[in-house]
Amino acid sequence: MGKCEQCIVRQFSSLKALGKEELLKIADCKTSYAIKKGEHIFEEGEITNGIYCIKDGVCKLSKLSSNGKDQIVKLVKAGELLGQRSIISEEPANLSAVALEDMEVCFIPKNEIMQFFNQNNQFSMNVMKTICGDLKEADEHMVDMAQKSVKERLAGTLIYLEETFGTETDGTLHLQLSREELAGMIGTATESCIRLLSELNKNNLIELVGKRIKIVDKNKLRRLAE
Amino acid sequence: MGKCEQCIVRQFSSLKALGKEELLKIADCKTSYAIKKGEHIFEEGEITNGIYCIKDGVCKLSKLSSNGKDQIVKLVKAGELLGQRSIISEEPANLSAVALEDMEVCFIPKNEIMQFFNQNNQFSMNVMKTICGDLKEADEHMVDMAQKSVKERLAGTLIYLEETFGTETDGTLHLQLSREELAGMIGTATESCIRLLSELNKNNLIELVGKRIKIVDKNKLRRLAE
DNA sequence: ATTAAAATATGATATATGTCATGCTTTTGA
DNA sequence: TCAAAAGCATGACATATATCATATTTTAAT
Repeated sequence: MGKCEQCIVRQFSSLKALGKEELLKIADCKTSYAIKKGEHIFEEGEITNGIYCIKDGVCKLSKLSSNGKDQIVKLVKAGELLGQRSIISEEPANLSAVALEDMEVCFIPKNEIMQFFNQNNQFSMNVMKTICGDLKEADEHMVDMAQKSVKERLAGTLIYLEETFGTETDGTLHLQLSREELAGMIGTATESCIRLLSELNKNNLIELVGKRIKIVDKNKLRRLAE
Repeated sequence: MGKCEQCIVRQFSSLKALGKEELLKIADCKTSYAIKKGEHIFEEGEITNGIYCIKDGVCKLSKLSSNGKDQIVKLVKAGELLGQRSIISEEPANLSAVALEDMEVCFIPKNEIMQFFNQNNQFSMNVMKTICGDLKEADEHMVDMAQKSVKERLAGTLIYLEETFGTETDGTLHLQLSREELAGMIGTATESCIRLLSELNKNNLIELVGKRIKIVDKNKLRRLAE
């Protein structure tokens, strides 16, 4: 079992506020999991009883809408924590978490985390700041959904994907999303998403390399996203 | 200047965790304001330097979209706090707060609040739970915006308005929103909102009493909202 | 009280987007 | 290696919603 003290990921998350003994405590009670692409970490409605620290990989947080479509609410990557909200609210998970790549995650039981909340003020403050950041993002996201066109949202999402997850050596987006998943992020029908990608391709804003996507004219794309 | 200890509102907000001395401290440094309908409490981008406790009235939190329309993100009423996110994130306000009715609010300076965060764990936890609740709501709201039709959102919003703010003796919604504001909550054009209200009126789900709205068939409306 | 301004309402029309159908391509698994 | 399935792509069409125009009603101001 790995030592949390030496985990590279530690310094990026709220966990950076934890002291030596606290890290040893976690190392002792945590469980590490390897999660394959497509597998879920937890599902909407599930009682989670702890939080996950992502050591490697990316996952999507999504919610099933009443029309049967899966809306992707957020992507979460290495260095971030998962499932804090449910633990703090003492509620079942509001979203499902599914791996978009092979992942490594560590599960830390609720009891342990709650102790840190009580003892370590800096840790509480870090988590609180993260959640406040999530809230701000969610509000902005909501406004975009309500006020922007699908094309604008697609453009914005492509830029986000490049800036957050980077590109391969050939310039295509590193993170591989299916057209259906991309549509799920944007909040549109898969066919509409595909059609608009074709259009952006024709207009030379992006290039479609098989199912991979390459941003060709980032400035135009950014202007399109507003 | 009123004593916070006796303020009816105290027990409903995160402030209920504060002890006698802490309340005296607040009472000493707070500033009370009377805010008239239509006036703003703070605006998007403004540095707030404290939080507001709403003693009476309701306000809207909204964000200006790039298309020039004002999207209403949330309504906040008596007993709730305003502006916590900005203080915790140490950022300017992300949303504008405008009174929908005449209001009474108390401003509590940042310094004071930050002390409570450091000293009173229960208070921190209360605020954190509130923000987690806001985040959950925002996520759900986002999914609705992305996946539901305008009619479904309108139906849902009308039910929300009745259940949250109640009705007058004649059964019309207590909270008076202009059609433009209602459209701003739903995320649609004012004309579309008006048109759909007319339709619901014709189908006897609601009744339009001047500009006031009365829910006639709540069950049908609820089924419409899904 | 009278006029101006704002809010509400409705029609006509354009357009973005969803839905259904179908063919092609890639991936998967036996 | 082949068949089946899944994913991608595109056309045809339906429809929800935005936009622009204009009339009516309500509210505010002089």
